[in-house]
Amino acid sequence: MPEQGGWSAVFGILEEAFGPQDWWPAQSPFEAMVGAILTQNTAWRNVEKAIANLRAVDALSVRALLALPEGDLAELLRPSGFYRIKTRRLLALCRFLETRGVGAAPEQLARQATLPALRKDLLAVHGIGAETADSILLYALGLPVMVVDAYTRRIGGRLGLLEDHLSYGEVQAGMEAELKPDDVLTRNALHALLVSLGKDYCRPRPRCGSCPLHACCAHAAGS
DNA sequence: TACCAGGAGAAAA
DNA sequence: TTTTCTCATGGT
Repeated sequence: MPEQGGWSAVFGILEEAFGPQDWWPAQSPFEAMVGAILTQNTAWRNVEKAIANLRAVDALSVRALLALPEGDLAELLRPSGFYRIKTRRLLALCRFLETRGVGAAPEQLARQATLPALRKDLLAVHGIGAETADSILLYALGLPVMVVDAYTRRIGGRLGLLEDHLSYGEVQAGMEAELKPDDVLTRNALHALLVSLGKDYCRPRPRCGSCPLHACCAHAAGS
């Protein structure tokens, strides 16, 4: 795998293997924000259960969540794990959106400031770190930010594109350098494709045999 | 039974 | 400043 253009090559191979992607598994921008918090160190299938619980009580809105007793909200979030922590983090996000005057239409947040300013504001919210902030910016607000997650690191490491010690910002900058500045769709699709690969093949116990990247993967070559 | 999952914040060193 | 610990359910 060449150093220059490595992620571009990966994108091409994965898109051919998995087809075009345009996703975050959510029915609204606010649901995408909720999912970004609930999926912290958690498998998505467990997040889906918690979101289904919220939907069942019609609580997928800022005001509905803020109106719920904290204990009730925690019980609804229980299937996603870390539920007491995530309750506090979700409420912190809701209070932030209310403070910004976009509680009724969280997607309007994107119109309030530049992308760097929005990112800084999100990072100041309790429970929102770099990955969660970038997931919200890309998937809920449709802004051009590359999300770096555990899948990205694992796949990049096995392909020889990433070294272990790189910080979140360093990994992100390296990927951004290969992307057009305002290309939201490619950032969305690349991350979605990496998630697909990570779930199906590039796992902690990898299934290299039929992996689309088998031919150019250093890990597969050494196994 | 043990490991792992789309992190982040707090505490300890 | 950096490293380690804690949070927790559910699937493989």
